[in-house]
Amino acid sequence: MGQKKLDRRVRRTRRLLADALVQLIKERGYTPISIADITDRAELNRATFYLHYSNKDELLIDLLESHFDPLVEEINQLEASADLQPWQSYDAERLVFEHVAENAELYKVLLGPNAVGFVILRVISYTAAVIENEFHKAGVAEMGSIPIPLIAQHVAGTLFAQVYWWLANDMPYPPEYMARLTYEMCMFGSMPVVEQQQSDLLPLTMLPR
Amino acid sequence: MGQKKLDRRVRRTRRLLADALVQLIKERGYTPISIADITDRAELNRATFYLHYSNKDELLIDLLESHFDPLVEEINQLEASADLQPWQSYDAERLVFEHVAENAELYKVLLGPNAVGFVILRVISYTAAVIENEFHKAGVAEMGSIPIPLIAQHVAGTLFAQVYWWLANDMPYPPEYMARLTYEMCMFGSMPVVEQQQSDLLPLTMLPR
DNA sequence: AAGATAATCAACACTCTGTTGACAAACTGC
DNA sequence: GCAGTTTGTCAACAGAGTGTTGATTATCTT
Repeated sequence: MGQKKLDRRVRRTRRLLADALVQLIKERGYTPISIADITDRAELNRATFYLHYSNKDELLIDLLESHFDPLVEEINQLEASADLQPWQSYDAERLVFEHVAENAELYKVLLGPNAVGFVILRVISYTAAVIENEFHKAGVAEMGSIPIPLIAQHVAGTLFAQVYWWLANDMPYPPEYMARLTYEMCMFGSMPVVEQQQSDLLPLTMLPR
Repeated sequence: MGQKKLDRRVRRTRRLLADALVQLIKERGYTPISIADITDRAELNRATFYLHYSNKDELLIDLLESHFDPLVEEINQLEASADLQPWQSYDAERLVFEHVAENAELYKVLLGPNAVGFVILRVISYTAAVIENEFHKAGVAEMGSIPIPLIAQHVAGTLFAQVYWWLANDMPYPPEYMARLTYEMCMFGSMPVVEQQQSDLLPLTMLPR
């Protein structure tokens, strides 16, 4: 994806900047951090920052990609080795929740009450794009009359909201449970899953009152 | 909720500030706006701003509440007059999408690519709270083994994602269609809706594409 | 009309930004 | 291992935005 052979000094500097940013985000959240804060913590000169990024956001995006890319890679590998279609298991969801749990401290701040708008939207769009790609790889071009982007958006939105809730409530359930619930809600909706097994749907009158 | 009789000058000032902020948001988005920009546009002194709000965000929150409160009121009235349970129709969703359409210019900026984090989260949390309240009013304390907050979060997340997608893609479908699709995805999931009909609603194939 | 409250105005110290130019350090290819 | 390139350091700069002050004027409420 990116060019490989970066100067050793460049890699060092960017790593220091990224590490410093992560530390500071965990300490005080993203918004109040200044460039000087980052370079102070990284023990670099402030001017150095501008040789690599033109603002805080660019650094953060770099940071996020370095977190997401391996996760997506992991998901792709796992699904390539399974003989089920992606939507026939909740393995991907499980990997996501496990990944979130591992980086809980960071995501809690980035997606929490003082979240940065573009991070949230990037996460949702990124997720939706991954899902659309799954459909594409599986050769599903259309799905009834519902546009695939809408379905992808639906799943991505639900996943985000569940992750957000999970983090905001100090992860009261294990990742596995959250993954299964999220999967079932996306696939079968919130109502049917309550009363019976997924495959045949309840008539509306049987819904809880 | 709030004290009533505010000084006429105070009401005037706050209205001018809010109007100025809306204008500016539509013109350049929220983040790059400075306090001075707002007071310039409102033809007020910068110091006056600080007599009412301690920062931009407070003003924006005030603004958002003045948009949401009437919408929720409208939803409550409509549901009080219906003899169905809230989740047996998609009237609420329809009102939401219609409201979004009416204020599209504003929401497109506030929820779009340069969105502000706390706005998104506030919208989702606000929605989830309204939904939880619906369950509460209907006397539903529990729902199988799925915690109600999770269901509320699921619906709120989906709704947000759909609204976001709709705005980002220049509202390619009518509000009514989006409302029904969102409703059905939430209730029955994305898979079942493809293969079979849910109730006696129109088959999806008859909807505009 | 009198007293209270709000808004104006100029000025303040402060922080952060983005950029500059001269210099030192580290890396690369030969 | 040396020469030339690239990267990092340092101090300094102008500019923008913030939040607050105190004295003054305008407007409301009763």
